[in-house]
Amino acid sequence: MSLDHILLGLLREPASGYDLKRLFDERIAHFWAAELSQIYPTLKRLEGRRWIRSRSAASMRGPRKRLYHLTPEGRRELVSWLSGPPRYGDERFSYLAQLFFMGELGDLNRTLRFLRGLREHFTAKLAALRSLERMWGDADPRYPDRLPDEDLHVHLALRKGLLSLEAHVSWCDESIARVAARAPDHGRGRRSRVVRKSDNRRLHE
Amino acid sequence: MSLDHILLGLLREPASGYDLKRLFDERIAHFWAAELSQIYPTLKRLEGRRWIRSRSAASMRGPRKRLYHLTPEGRRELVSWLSGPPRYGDERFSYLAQLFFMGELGDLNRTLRFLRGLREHFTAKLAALRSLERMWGDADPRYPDRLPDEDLHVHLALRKGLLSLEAHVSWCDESIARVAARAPDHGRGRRSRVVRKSDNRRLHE
DNA sequence: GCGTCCATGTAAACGGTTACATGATTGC
DNA sequence: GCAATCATGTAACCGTTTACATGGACGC
Repeated sequence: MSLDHILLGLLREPASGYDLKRLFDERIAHFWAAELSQIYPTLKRLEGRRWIRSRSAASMRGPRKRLYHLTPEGRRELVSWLSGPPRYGDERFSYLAQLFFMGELGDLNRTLRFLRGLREHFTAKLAALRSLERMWGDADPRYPDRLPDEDLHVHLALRKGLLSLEAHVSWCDESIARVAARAPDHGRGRRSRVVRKSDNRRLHE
Repeated sequence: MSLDHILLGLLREPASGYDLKRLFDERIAHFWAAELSQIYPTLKRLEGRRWIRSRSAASMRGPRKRLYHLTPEGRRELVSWLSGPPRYGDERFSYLAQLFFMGELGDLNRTLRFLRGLREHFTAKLAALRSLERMWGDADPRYPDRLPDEDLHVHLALRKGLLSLEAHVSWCDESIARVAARAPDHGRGRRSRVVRKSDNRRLHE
């Protein structure tokens, strides 16, 4: 149950459910996501286990909030999770499943559009991550080589996101080139279309 | 619902639930996984929707099996899924969450062991994918440049797995080097030993 | 006064995992 | 005869998503 432990990790500094959601979106989005509707009940469960405790507190803006903070038991639980072996969940990529079967359509131009869509998506995520890195770098003159050990770990996790996304984009480029070389109109514009014999091979009806 | 559509895609050739499980493990494992206990009820549901139909058939080895095959409606559904936009599910990586908070432990040697564990895991998966690629290449003299368009798509999906895993391993190497440079014993065994840079550079197993 | 953000939740459904159960056939 | 593999399922649970619901505080 990673969400539990991520919340414990984040709660080294007291925070409300709403705060935690913001932390997820700002700092953690590249390897985990959580909705408020999941965060709130989870916090209650963690409090039931005595891993966190809460108190009411004023907000700077808006109504009062419920501030959660870690207990010693919670800290012990966090450490035990961190000390354990790496947890791999099996990765599922719907878009690869689509690509895998896309030969069915018998339309390379469609594949090309699909791949360009992927590339756009990945470059956008990459840009977001890079700007996150830049913000961090600007705020801390020690970034990245002289960061304290603790922040080094955060940096490594971020690097994983960057390298992964760069690889995603490279793969898109490689794939687009490969498909474009075969596509009748080299994947450009909708004009200059040559009739191929493979036109018969389509599956739809 | 990707599993539904993956099953439709695989059922271009008639197959039983058990057959489909083997296909998942053999050809699809790098972007999707499914258990038999999920496959069987899903097949029933798909049959309820008239996207597939089944008949009983003899097996080469073992008891009789229930062979499923695609209906025209199922084929239409498959095509509509393939024609739609790429489906991104948000990716979650527990091991990155662990790394992110691992500064808590204040023990770089532990981080180092963790990263080496990751590297081992990824190289093993990479080796498996490479052997899958090799098997494919050996079986088809057209591989990879003169593959028919349909198989090209399968190849592209496989390439994504390869490039991704290579990036994962590179990231591990980079991270290990960075942490080892700070760790009290250079991250080598119990005796302190100097790290040569050539130690990191092997990616190929 | 109205919209936006702050803040906290509940309920139903969904997709997937784990554990359990059963039995046929084949090869040794 | 026994183990391994082939084959098909059910039940309980878990983590997550989607939709719904409510209301306070602040800025314009």
